[in-house]
Amino acid sequence: MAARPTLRHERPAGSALVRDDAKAARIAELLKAVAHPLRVRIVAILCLGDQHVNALAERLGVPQAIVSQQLRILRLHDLVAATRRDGFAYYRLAEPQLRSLVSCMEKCEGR
Amino acid sequence: MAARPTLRHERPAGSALVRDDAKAARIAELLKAVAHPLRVRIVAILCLGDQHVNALAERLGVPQAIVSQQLRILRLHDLVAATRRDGFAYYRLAEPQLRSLVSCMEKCEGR
DNA sequence: CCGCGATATAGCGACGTCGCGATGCGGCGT
DNA sequence: ACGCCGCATCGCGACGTCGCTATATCGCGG
Repeated sequence: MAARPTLRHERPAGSALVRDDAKAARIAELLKAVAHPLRVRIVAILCLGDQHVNALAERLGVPQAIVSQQLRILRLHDLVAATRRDGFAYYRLAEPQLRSLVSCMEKCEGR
Repeated sequence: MAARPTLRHERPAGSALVRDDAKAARIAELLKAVAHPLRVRIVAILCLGDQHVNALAERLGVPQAIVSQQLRILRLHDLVAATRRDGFAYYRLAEPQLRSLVSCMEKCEGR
């Protein structure tokens, strides 16, 4: 039963989110954690591969402390995780759902 | 052509969000506007069809004032719009991208 | 042992959203 | 004319995040 390849129609089926308020809460938390311009970009970058803090800060053009703070928020929600190596803190995505979300956002075209 | 069924691979292609901070900001705003358990559910419901305030309040099991306030927030971000008819205020989705977001969230399985 | 690069955190004031209760307001039926 | 219904808004205190600066931590080479 696995693979029904996502029928074009895709009955909204509707109500997973409607009835299950627990799921809605989880989703909302996920969204809230990413809902910040910097965090969106950070997640998008990490989507392409691990990076250490300074690299992120430089690439984003913002001071290191800011990046670190946003990373903390992402960390608190278990969306990213850090690994120390060579004196650098390499961050990586820890929540697979983020990838689908990002790819959804990438497409979602900006008018 | 329509249907390239979303190749499993789906190169994130990457950098639309990474370089374009304006787009990141727009996305972030969109996410922030929905990032609340109640608003997630409201949007999910409206995705299935228009509804008036009381119907939403009852279906969600929360007082009307709360629903109205959340609707106001969604309205301020132009995510929903209201139409008065028969003395009721029927709300509908005003931002097409919400549909993709919702269907993304619906699938996005809850662990 | 000391300094330095790489990160993390504390403190600040400002702001927006949260839930809630109460109140404002417009339209319709009697 | 009046009151009720459907909806919106206000005011409250509480809380979290915002950007920013300054400081704390940690590991390593000299």
